[in-house]
Amino acid sequence: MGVAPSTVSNAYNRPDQLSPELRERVFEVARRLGYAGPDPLGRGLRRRRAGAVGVLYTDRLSYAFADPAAVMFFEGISQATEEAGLGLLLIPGGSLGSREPEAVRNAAVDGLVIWCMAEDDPLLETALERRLPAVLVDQPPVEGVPSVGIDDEGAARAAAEYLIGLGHTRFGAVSFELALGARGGIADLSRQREATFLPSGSRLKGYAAAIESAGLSWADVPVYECKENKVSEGRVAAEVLLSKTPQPTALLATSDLLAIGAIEVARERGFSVPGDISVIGFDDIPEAAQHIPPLTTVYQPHVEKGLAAGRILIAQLGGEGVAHSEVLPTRLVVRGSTAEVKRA
Amino acid sequence: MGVAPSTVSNAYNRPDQLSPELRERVFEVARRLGYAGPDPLGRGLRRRRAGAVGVLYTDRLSYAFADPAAVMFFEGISQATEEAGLGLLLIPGGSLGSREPEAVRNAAVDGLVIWCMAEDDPLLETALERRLPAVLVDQPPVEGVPSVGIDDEGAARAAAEYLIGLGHTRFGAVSFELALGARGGIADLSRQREATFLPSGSRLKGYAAAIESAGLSWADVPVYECKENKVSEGRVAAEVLLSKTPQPTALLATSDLLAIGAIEVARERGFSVPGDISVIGFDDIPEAAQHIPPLTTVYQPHVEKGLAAGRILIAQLGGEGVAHSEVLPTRLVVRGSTAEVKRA
DNA sequence: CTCCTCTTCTGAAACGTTTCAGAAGTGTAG
DNA sequence: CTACACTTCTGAAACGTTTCAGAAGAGGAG
Repeated sequence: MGVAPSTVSNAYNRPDQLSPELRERVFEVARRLGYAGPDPLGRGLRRRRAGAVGVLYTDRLSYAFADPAAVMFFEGISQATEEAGLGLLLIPGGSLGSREPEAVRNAAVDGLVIWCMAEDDPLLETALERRLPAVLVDQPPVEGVPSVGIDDEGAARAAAEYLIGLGHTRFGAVSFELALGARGGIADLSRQREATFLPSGSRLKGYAAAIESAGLSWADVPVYECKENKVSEGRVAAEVLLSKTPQPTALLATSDLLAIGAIEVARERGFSVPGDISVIGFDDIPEAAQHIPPLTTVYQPHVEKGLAAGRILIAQLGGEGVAHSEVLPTRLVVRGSTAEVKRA
Repeated sequence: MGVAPSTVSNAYNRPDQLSPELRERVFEVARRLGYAGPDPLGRGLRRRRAGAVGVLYTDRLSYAFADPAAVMFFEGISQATEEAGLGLLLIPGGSLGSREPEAVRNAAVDGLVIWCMAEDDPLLETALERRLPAVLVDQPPVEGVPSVGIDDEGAARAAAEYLIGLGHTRFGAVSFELALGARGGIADLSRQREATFLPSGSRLKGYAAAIESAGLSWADVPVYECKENKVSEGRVAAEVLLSKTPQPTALLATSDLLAIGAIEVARERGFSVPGDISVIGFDDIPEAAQHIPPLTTVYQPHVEKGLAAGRILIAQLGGEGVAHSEVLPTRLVVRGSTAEVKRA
C-alpha cells in the first residue's frame, strides 16, 4: 500500500494528522483490499480497553429474558451503556448447568455488572479476581465494590405488616432460590439462615420480622423454596402450601411471577382471591397490574436500577474514583389480590 | 516470576504440557501478583477470535427491551450463544439518534446477527463490510449472507383474507416504520412503495394483495405509519384512522403493540371491539392472549427465530461452509378482537 | 543563507497473548 | 555407550493496532 501502518492508523483515528488526499487514498486502497478499518482486538489490546461492559447473571441468560424484571433491568443497563457508546456483553452462564469460569475470564470487557449472584458462587470470586471496575446489584456488599439495590428487608416487612393489618394470622411463604442448587421444597429455618441469595434471604427476613413483632411465630410459617423464578414454580409451591393445616389465609411471595402461579392454583382449587386467600407479590412487573386480580406487590424501579448500575460502572471507567453505592426506593402497591381476612 | 511466558500460557490452556507442580506454582505466583489469567484481548488477537457474537438492531437497544417480540428474539439468540459458550454483544445504536458506524466497526465479535435494519441503512453496509460471518433476520436478502425470517407477506395476506371473510370492506392499516426516519402520519402509495423495512413493507403488501383480490381498492385504505412500535403510537394511529370517512370497520396492524393501542382508543371512543370494530395484530406476543379482548393476530416463533439465527451464525463460525437460510412458519390465531361486520 | 516553525509522514516499541520448533533433561532398550 | 523416545520447558515470531519521538521537506522571517 506504500504507506506506513501508523499512517493508516492516523487516517482512521486522527484525520488532522495527514493530508486529506492521502487519507482518501488510504481509504480507497482499503476498500479495494477489503479492509474494514482497524481490528477491534488489536486496537483494544493496544489501547487497553475493550469498549464494552459485561453483565454477569446467576442464571442462564436465556432464562433472564423470560423474566420481566430482568428484562427491565437490562433495559436500564443498556440505556447507560448506549449513552456512553459502549457495547453490552452478556456473559454466558455455564452451558450445561455447570458454571464455567472460562467465560467470565474470557470476557473482553472494561467493567462488570454483577447481578444477583449467590454470595458463595465461585463465579463471583472469579469475576472479582479480574479486578475490573465492577458494580454489584442485589447482592451482599463486597469491600471496595459499589453496590446498587433496594431495601429488600424493609420492603418485605412493610408488605407483611400490611397483611397483618388486614387481620391475617396464618401465612405461607413462596420464595425463589435461597442458595445455589435450590432443591425445591419446604425450607426450614436452618435452610433459610443459609440463604446466599440476598433478595430471597432479605425478603424472608423482612416477612419474618413483621410476623414476629405481631406476636406470631415465624417458625410456624411454612416456606416453600422454588427452583426457579417462574410461574410454574409458584404453582408447585401453592399446591404444597395450601395443603398444610392450618391452611394459610395469606401467601407471601418473593416475586410477582411466583405470586401469579400461586393465585392460579388457589383459584383452581376453588378459593377466591382475595376473598378466601390473599396473595402478595414482589417486583411490580408490568403484568402485575394487568393480572386478574391485579396484584398487590412491592414496586421497585427496575429500569432505574439498571441505569444506576450502568452509570456507576461507567463513572468508574472514566477513572472518577469514588464509587458510591445506591439504595433505590420501593413502595407497597395495594391492588386487588389482598383483602381482609374472612371472619371464621 | 522466573518462568517463560509460554509456560504461563500452557499453565492456563494446556495443563498436559507441564508438570502439575510447576502449574501450581504458576497459579500461586499469579494469585500473589493479582494476575487473573490471560487477558481476553491479547488472547483474542493472537487466536483471531473474540469469543462473542454481536447483534445489530435498527433501533436503540434500550427500546428493544421494551418490545416483547424483541425480547423473545434475544432469548433465542442468547440460548444459541450460550450453547456454544459464546458471549452476546449488544452493539449500541447511535447514542443520540445519529447512527454512529464506529460502534459497529469497533465491536469485538466473531460474527453478526443483523436484525431488522432498513435496506438502505448505512450501518448495514458498514456491518457487511466487515466481512464477518453474518446472518440477516427479517430483512431483504443479501447475496452470500444467510437469512432467517418468516413469510410476512403471506401471513399478512391470510390475516386480511380472514377479515374479508367476516364481511369487512372498509379497512384502515396501522404500520410501524416503513423507512428510516419515519415521519408519523398517513403513508400514501408512493411512500408505501419506498418501504425499506422488510416487515412493514411486506406485511402491507400482503394486506394489499388480499384486499385487491377481493375486488376492493387498496388505494382507498388509509395507512398510518407510526414512528415507533409502541402502544402509544398505535393510539395516535387509531385516532386518525377512526376519524376518516367512511369509517373503517376493521383495522389491520403490523404488530400487536400497535393493535393494542388502537383497541384502547376505539373503546375510549365508545366503540365495541370486536362488535363495532375488528382489530387484528401481528406477532402474537404473550400479552396478546392476556389482553381484553384477546387479540386475533399472526403467530410467529420469535424465540425459535433467534435460536435459528444464532445457530446458523455459529455454524458459519465453525467453518461449516454452506450458510443456509430459513423461513419459519406462521399461523393465524383467531381470538376475540375480530368479528363479523355489523349489518348496517 | 540561517534559523525557526509547520505540516506531513515514518519507524520502532509496546500492548498480552499463543504457537511451534526445538533445547535440555531423563529414562529405556539395545 | 549409543540411540531413541518421552517429558518438560523455553525463545522467537506473530497477531493488528496505537503512540510518540522525530525525520523530511516546505515556507517564512530575519
